[in-house]
Amino acid sequence: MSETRTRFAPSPTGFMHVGNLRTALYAWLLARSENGKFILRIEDTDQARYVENAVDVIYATLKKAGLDHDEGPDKDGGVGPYIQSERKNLYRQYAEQLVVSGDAYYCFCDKCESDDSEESVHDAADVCPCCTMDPAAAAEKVAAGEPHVIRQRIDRSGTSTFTDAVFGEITIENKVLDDQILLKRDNMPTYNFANVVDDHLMNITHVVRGSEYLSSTPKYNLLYRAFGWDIPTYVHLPLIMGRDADGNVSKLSKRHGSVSFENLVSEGYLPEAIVNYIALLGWSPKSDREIFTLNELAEAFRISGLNKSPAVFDYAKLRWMNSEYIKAMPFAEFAAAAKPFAGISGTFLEAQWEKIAALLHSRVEVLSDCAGMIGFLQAVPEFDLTLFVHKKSKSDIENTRTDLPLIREKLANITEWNAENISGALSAFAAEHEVKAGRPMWQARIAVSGCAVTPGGPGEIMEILGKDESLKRIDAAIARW
RNA sequence: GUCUCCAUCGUCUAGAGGCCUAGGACACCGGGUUCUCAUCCCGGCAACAUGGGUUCGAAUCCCAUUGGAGAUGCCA
Repeated sequence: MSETRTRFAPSPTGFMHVGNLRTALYAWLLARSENGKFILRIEDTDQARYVENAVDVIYATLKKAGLDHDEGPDKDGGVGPYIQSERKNLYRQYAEQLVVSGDAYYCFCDKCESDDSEESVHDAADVCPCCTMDPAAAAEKVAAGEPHVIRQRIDRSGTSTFTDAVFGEITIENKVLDDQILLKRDNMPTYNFANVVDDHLMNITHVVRGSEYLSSTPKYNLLYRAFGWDIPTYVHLPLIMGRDADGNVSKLSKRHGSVSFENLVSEGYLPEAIVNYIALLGWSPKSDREIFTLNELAEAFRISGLNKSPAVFDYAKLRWMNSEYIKAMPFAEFAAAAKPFAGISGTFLEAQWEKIAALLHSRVEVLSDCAGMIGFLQAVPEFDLTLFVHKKSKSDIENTRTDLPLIREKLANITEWNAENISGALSAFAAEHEVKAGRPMWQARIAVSGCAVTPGGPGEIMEILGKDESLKRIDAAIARW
């Protein structure tokens, strides 16, 4: 029984799509759940899409997500290099081996000849004319330096069947297969070819990838067979979808919202919450449990829990899960994580951050909510006097006009300015005037905040604002009558 | 167009012939607690796409239809 080896093979495009991250996660979980190895391989065969520092983004993302790899460009396991562009010569060598065996051929056609309709592609007549070229003549052209690609020669008769660990047995007719390009004009391999070669050379036992590769899998198998290699276990994953404006769904992409790990994190989603959420998109622990640490996921992970149908990415549920993680954070940790999102650095509020954070902790779902919730602390927004009207606490514009100066008086007499005493003063006012405590509470809170909804009540808010500022705000409100 | 795959509440899902008057979670709607809001607690709404089979019995098996998605790149 050989050791389970899975790999994550991202392209360095500069950002990590959550669908991609989920693929990495499942590959990692599979390896960890079976005490195997998780390998990182960089697929940079498309030179046109090369992005500076993109590999760093990959490292950073995996690290933040907690997906540690056992082998990779920075961790040699003996089957490297782990960056495809550094393996360039290897692919040529293997491709030429297939040319010799007759399983591939040189093609000298111009790039992109059939740009017309989509229908001719699988026509039997659509085979490349180069496939019948005399091998010796073709080799001569290659030797002469003529631009060319190497194509896989596919026998279009019969059917191909393979088994996927998630989708089961799949059979297709070979006539729908095309002579795909293995080696590009620039001497780089295509994804389709490099994958087969590398997965074999790196002893990958389980190929975990999105189901968009399901229909090209037979072509990979033909390649494995031509080389005489064992076919790995395929684990195709259901796609992650986004909701389109027209109500339909399609592969999750930028138009659906933030889809990269970095964006989500910068918006205030916690890496742990993102990982937890995407783990449940297409996989189920078969129980009612939803909150898992990474290690708990690895423990619970089974291929049999993988789903076949596409899953729609639901930002609302991610939000909820993020809020669960935030609430579960130790307070000090939350305060530290939320501070950059509060927008108070350099203001008088910075010194009050601990108190502010305490109010925010149970109310923030995504860290970026912070700034909006406490904006009123910096400056009272323009507000209409009708805000003083509140049925439940029996507050209205008229009684506020008479109450506010008296409330101010009461507050001004407080010697030790803290939430408890402020609330106490307001309650005392209510008792003296035989009204519900809610009335002065509402009146005072609106006067100092200008907001119908605030995190925390008048006592907490005024404590943070300080006595001077609080009284100043009440004076400003009084002046409006 | 062709090929492949998929199909349980709006969303993520449990369910692998009787345990299902279909369970959980998010969202939504009520109620309670609370100095507004949030937290917390309680409750509610809401689904087996359709039609045929198979079977004593089907959400679960088979077929068809419909719907959706993916593939069909010298992208990955």
